[in-house]
Amino acid sequence: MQDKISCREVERFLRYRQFLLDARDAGKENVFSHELAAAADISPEQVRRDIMLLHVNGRPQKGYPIKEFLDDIELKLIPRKVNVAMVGVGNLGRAVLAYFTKRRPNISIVAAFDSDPEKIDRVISGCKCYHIDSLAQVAKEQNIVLGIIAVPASYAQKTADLLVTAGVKGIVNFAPANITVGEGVYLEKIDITTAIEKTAYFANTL
Amino acid sequence: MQDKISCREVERFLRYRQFLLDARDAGKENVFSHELAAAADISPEQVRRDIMLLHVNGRPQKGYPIKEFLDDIELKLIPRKVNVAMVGVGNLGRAVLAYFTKRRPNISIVAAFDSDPEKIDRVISGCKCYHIDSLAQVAKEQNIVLGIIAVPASYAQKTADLLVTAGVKGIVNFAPANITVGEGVYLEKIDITTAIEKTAYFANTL
DNA sequence: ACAGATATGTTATAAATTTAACGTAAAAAT
DNA sequence: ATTTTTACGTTAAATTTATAACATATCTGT
Repeated sequence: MQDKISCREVERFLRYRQFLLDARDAGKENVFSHELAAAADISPEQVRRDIMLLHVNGRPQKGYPIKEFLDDIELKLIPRKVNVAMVGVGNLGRAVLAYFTKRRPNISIVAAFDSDPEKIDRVISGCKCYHIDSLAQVAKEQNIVLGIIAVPASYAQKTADLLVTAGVKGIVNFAPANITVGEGVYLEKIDITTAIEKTAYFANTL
Repeated sequence: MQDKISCREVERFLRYRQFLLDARDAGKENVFSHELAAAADISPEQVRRDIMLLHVNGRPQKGYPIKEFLDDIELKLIPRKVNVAMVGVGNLGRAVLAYFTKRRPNISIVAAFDSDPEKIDRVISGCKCYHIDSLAQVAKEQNIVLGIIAVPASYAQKTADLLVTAGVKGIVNFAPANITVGEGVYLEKIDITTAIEKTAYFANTL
């Protein structure tokens, strides 16, 4: 068991996990490497090699026990309790709030922030909306460690700075802008424009 | 010049392009590899190696000419005219419509689709909304080649099937569901849940 | 015109990642 | 019980991807 898990591997494990959760909820008890492979769109060999990083072991003609598998992934890469702030309560912010709420027991979006007075103190998808100026205070009170940026591009960097100042350790940026954060803060970009352009390219060449 | 460009490379070039467009609009004429590197969060060497795939050539102490650089990228991996369908006009669909409109001259979301009668025939961000049942027809009329799925998870696969039937060559899926498409259709997943979980993991270990 | 500085273009090296191959163990069938 | 099948677990090979090193060309300043 190596100690560092690469970005790729983490992503794959999280995908496996989603599939395993669905399979468990559907009443299945075991899963084959080729099933996971199909779901994650990779080869069965890759799946088995990934699984070597865990303790779970499967059996020929039965596959891997889903319950143990999930426990192993959880132990290895699911943090205990993560409180998240959503900054920006426009369409995108509301969309993410709506479908992330209650999706994971360990990760909760506990507060939303906006500058529009109309939105302050409203509750959206079970999440109270505060004024952006109170971010630092609320973040401290609620022990917020992650921030999601869903503001217009022109405010993205400013928002990131606020979040870093408020002490978050990770940021997910949906805004179509290149933001930078200092060392010690992990930044994940969701680049919708690039995703669409990439699709346009490959749809064209494929 | 190799003939196949990997997924990674395409992504980087599109990121470079965004930076170059911004730089050009800011009045700059040349750009250094280390500037691109900082923007894309990679090494300058990587940038220079990527540029070897193009015809543009830079000069010491001046960098690369932005105009030529952009022309080269465009020639190599920007399709002429791409018409896109947005399926699902909830918060997420509206958010993407709002900020993708007019963002790229070559890619246009020309039609939106939903099943809610309230939305039919309305125009949202300059994009007319049709009933989902008329997808195939409208797709043919408007020569739609790409589809964006922004419907609830439970309808995602059905929507993908409709799009494939309607003849699209690429799909961007925002729904939190694992969908499959046949050969000949490129599928790009935007997995928001995984992105947040990944951030939670790395924020924790970092 | 010449020296020095700077950043490119390319080649070589290293690291990471993926693919493949294959022996083995468990279950099922005869 | 023995054979056959299936799919795991691991090791090895190949490919891809990223890093580093360095020679070369261009610009700047004297």
